[in-house]
Amino acid sequence: MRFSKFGLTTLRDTPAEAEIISHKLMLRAGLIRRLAAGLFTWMPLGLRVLRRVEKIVCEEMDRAGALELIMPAVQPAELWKETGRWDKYGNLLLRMRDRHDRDFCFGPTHEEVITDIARRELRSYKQLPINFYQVQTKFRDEIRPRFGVMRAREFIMKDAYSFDLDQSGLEQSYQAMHAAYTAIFERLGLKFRVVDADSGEIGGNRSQEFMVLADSGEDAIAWCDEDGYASNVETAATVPEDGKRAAAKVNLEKIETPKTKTVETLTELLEIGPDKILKTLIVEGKKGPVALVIRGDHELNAIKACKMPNVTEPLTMANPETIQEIIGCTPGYVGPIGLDIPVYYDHATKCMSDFVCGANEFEKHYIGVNFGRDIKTPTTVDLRNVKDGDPTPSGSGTLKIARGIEVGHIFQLGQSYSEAMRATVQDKDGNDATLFMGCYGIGVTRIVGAAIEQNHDERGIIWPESIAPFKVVLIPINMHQSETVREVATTLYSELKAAGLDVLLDDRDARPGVKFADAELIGIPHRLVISERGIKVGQLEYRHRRDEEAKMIAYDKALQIITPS
RNA sequence: CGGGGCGUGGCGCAGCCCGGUAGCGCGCCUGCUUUGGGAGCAGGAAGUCGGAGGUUCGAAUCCUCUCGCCCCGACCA
Repeated sequence: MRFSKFGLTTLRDTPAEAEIISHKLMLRAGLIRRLAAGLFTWMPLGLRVLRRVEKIVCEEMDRAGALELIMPAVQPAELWKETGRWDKYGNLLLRMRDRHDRDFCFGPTHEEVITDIARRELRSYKQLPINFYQVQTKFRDEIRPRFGVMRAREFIMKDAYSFDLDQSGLEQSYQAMHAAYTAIFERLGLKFRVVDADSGEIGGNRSQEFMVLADSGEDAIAWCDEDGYASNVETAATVPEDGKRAAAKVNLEKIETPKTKTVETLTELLEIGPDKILKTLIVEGKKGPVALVIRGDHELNAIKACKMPNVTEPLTMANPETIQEIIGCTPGYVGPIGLDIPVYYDHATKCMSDFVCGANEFEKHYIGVNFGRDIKTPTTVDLRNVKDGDPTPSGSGTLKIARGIEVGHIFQLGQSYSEAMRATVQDKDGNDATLFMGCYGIGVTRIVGAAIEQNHDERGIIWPESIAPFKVVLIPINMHQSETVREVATTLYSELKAAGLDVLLDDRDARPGVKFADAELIGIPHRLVISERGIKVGQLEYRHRRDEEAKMIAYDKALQIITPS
């Protein structure tokens, strides 16, 4: 491709709309342009990357025996009503009506459609196992689209659905997808981890996420190299403390604590650590508010909290008016002593002694609180997020915390959809057997953003070779003045193309600095500079995007340095 | 949805408080010079000041409403 024919405009200034680095670079490098919130056009340069990602994904899916198809993006409401998700999915579902006033939605996912296909097409266990996949545009009306293509409303997803006769078949299909996904992310050249995950909205049993490691990631993951444990922090279990509680040393006392409604201000006022404070959070419950009690230095885990009986899903903090009404104080001064609502204690509170908690009175706290003496010794549950240094569930290792971008998610759905939609086949004995389903997603567009988050420097993008829009960029110096440079550059361009490489020839009548800056911004892995002074000695200048320095190479070495054997 | 902020040539911004000729940098077009790290000079094109209504002799500026976008909190590929 000749740069002058490629219609690429790069931006020197970052548009104000972008926050994270990948979004900024994608706009500046001309990969995408925004149309509306969460809607993007993939420009020619960006599309090249997207296609490379898709190709790798499809190749590995095919290799794993999955069958590609394409389902409609628009789906009738009836299917969604069959599974109950027409109501459950909420505002994330973009609904629409056709001219006959029939309800439809723009598909955010395709379990219903594929299950409909399965119940029509699959009749015998002999057709199993089978796995269908598609690469398709989805729409989820996100509450807050942000970070460019990382959380767009319209996005491209590869979704696959497996059907098996029984659980053990499902497990095999699931493992096959696990292996395929691992191969995909390795080929993409990304640093990633597979973690245990919450199955969330889609439902089902086992589920794992493929996380690209990046500081800007929206998810926190906990892992341990010693015992191989890895989980999304959302689902990482804490280990109940077995340590003994220290004996009470001081008496219970109610003290004035003006303007200390946070753990932080309380630690300053009392000059104690946050681990000596009991934090009591009031959330909405099915039969009135519920109290969740954790240590002051810990964070509540919403998913775990929702699993408590009575607690409403999604987790909603009680509003201050409710707290005032039920407890008689404002948030920040709530404590478990004398509290007349259901209370759940986190495991870590069990070993606390001589601690501080709210007194259920405005600007008052108790100090010197002890279980057994001042409050009943609680039974404890898992309520908090794990943190760096916590023991792993096996007890043999220590957790580390990192941030990740969820680019893939695999689920064992089991029979929930097939039961709701009566998707069965006949088994060996001629009986109807409800299918076991798995579903497997990859955020194709998101991968492009994630790859940039993980591979960039102050000058721009540094594409992994496997997804770079061009393998090599040719920069002729003063091509428009020098006949020699022009000839060498065009010849080299033809030769590299003939060798099957994707090559970008920067034939613009621009100063070298402009060309260098653009080549670095758009992140082409290999750069060759053609100049008069190099030609005189039969050499080219070569530099990899990751190299510090350029080096001179013989003209005929160009091809082999770019495609190492 | 709640809270905060922003809408002024393609991009980044100033001007608004205190109403009176719409401005700067980058980019774009033409010409000349220049040519190994985002060139110089000269000339030029391009803006319903997000939209509607109002106040006023006069509104980018003040008031009301509205739309859009971004950021912070509960979802997910």
